[in-house]
Amino acid sequence: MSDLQKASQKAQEFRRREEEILQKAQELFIEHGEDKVTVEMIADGVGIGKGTIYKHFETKDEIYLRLMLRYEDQLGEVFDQLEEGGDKDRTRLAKEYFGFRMKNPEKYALFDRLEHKLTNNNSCPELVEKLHQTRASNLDRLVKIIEARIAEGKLEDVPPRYHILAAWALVHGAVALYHSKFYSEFIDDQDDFFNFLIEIGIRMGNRRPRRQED
Amino acid sequence: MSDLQKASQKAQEFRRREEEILQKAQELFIEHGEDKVTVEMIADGVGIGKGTIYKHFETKDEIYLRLMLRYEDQLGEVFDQLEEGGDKDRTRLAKEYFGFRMKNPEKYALFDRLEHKLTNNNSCPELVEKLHQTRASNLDRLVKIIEARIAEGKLEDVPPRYHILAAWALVHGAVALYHSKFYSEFIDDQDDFFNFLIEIGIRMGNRRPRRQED
Amino acid sequence: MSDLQKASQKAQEFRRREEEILQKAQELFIEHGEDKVTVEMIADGVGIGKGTIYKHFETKDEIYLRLMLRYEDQLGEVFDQLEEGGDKDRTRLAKEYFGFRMKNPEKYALFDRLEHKLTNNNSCPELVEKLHQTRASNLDRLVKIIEARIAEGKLEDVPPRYHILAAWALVHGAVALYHSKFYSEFIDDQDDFFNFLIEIGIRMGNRRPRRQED
Amino acid sequence: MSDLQKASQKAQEFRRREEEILQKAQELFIEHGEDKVTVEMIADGVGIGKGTIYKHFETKDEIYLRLMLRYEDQLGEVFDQLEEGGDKDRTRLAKEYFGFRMKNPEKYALFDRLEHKLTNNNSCPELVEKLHQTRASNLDRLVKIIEARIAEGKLEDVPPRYHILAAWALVHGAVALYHSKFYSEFIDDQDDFFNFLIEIGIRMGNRRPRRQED
DNA sequence: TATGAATGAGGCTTCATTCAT
DNA sequence: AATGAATGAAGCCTCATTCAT
Repeated sequence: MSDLQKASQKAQEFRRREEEILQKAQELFIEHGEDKVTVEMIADGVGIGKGTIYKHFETKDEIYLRLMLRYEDQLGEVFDQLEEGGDKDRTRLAKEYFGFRMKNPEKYALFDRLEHKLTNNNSCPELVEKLHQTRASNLDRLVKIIEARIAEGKLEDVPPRYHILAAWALVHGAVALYHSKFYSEFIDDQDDFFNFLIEIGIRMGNRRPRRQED
Repeated sequence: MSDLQKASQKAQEFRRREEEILQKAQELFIEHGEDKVTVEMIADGVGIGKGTIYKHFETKDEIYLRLMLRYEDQLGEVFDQLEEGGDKDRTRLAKEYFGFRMKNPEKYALFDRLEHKLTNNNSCPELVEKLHQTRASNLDRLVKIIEARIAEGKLEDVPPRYHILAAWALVHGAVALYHSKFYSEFIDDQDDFFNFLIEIGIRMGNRRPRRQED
Repeated sequence: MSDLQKASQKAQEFRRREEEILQKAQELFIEHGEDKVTVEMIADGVGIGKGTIYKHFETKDEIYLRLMLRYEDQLGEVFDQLEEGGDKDRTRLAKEYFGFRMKNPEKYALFDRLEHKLTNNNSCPELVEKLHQTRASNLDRLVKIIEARIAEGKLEDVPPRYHILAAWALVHGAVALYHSKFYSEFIDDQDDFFNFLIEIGIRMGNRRPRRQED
Repeated sequence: MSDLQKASQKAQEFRRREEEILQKAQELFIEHGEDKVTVEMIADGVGIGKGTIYKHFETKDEIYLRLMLRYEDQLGEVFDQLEEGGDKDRTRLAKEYFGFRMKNPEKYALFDRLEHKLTNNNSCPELVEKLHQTRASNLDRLVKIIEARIAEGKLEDVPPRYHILAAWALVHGAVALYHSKFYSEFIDDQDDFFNFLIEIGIRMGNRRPRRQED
């Protein structure tokens, strides 16, 4: 009994440490850029030895990937909440979706860079596979939500993924804007602008009202 | 006289070489990722010695920046054409804008990464300054175009930069989509989808028609 | 009483484990090369924890040495059998001697490498000392056997160790041949060749018959 | 002209340095064991920077291989001399052969270890290929020499490679003896013993005189 | 001006060994 | 006694940059 407890406690401890490493790594990657962050810096940040990192992750690349998986999982939780919420108002979806990513654009930008980095290398193919599965699953759930809206006649009747990806694209771009030193300086009133963007996001897939000029 | 000619010829030669270096660097950066491309690879690609590169650019970072400047200049040329064209149809703008970036999404993604890299370092502040000026100028011209459309009542009356940045964001996102291995596999009929996106892009800033539900 | 039994049982258990470790280590060393085998691999192979290994052996070097001692002891057993057998036929010695080493040339090569490794370091001097004593004793017994043969006039009358070491050398070389990827490919009919070698081995120390050409 | 000279001078300089590196590496490998010699030690030994080594050799393994090739080439030169010498006396071959390897048994032992190391890894397959070709060529030449001796009736009529490999084995073993701390201490009068060995080597492939007991 | 050999700081990773449980 | 997480010294290798020719 005590042995089992001990074992599970140790395992828990181990996981906590893993989470600590990932968290600190993410912070450092965002702050300094992943290329300037050494494994040693992460270890120091967590207050452990360099070698310990390698008990948890085989390579630095694996840290990258695990971070992405973590992010995708968190996204999945957003969807969970959306599904629970029933089909309240139609703005909910977009807002949540926007929100999740725009809440921390630098983080989002990080994952963008990591995606490219890992696509270029061919490291950890199994984890990449898993990542893609998680994504596919997240998308699937989203597709269901969209299909319902289309059935209600509230969204234009195109393949559901079109709506999703268009929203994805807009969010992605908005985040990039937000994150770009140059362009963000160009916007005086960020809140106002982002409301404008959200408006667009919400409207953009709506079933088009008949208009004279059509 | 002959000396002058020689000198100017040499100067020209020097510039051509510089252009060659930049071009080859860009190709290699896109193909392998800028982190995997060494200065030596670029030199070999151009067929010159490594040291020669450093006669043209003080650091590798400067190459990055010069590439970005070059890109921004090319974007300026697109605007030149737009202005020449007068105010033909309103779709023209969006299409050109989309087109320029989506023509080569991998290239666009490269400049995205470079932007981040250079924002993080603080190298070549003068060149960064110059880059921002070029951009500001490009934006200014775009603002003018948009203002005209608003005056015509064809675009919603918000600060012109809102329209611009919204478009920028959508394009940016679309490019990222296009470039993402995972998401692009998710789209069956790319052309169809991108038409959908362009539609959105065009519509997105339109003055909103009065509708019952508003 | 029951305590004593328990204690002795434990002690036995401990020895068995030690033997297990040595055996698995040897297998792994032969298969992958001792430098590629980590202490952890050995532990995993035996199904115990890494720390446990260090209850049995102070360092990895000690494992090396203990393996060599073990090997030398096994060689001693061969001599035991030879002595028991009386002086049957004179080919017996060489054959056994050849046989013991050539039975498993990869193993023999391993001990060769270990010898060098341990000679270079100065680790475990006491164990090295013990190893040398065992060897000396083995040699001594062999010397006796040879002396008898010389007395019988069957072997040339040189210091007995000459015969031994010459045989050792030939065997050593034969094993190396056998084990060398390149040279062993060079031999079509291995059995035939090794018979040739054994012939030589047997003949090589024979008292030289008077011949015309000498 | 001056350019060509310069270029060739540089190239020569480059080669000399390569030779220096190899030579120093070999010395250090013999002295401390190749596993204890770091690339930096070699660089320091030659008086150059660590990075420079990697302009000459892609990996440490390549240094190993290049050393082996070098050794095999030197062996080839011994054969050159043998061939030039015509077929003087039959002892010549064995003596030269013995001599080359026994002149520096520690060096020979080094190459033995390297062979194993490189067989285990799969690095530099092209160089390994080249090494084997050189060896094959060396062996070929040796085969010719042996064939002549057999035709003269001076060596037993078995496939020539048998003679070669038997000699190789004896030499190999003798060298190992010489090099082994333990066994070499066991021999009082080394010269006497090695004469004994050489005798054996010379006799060992001789056509067997008919004897009564056969 | 063009070159490319030389440099060495710095990154990633390995693994024998320790030690608290 | 057994464990295995933690450690950190140490090794290999990369590559932007320098500089003598």
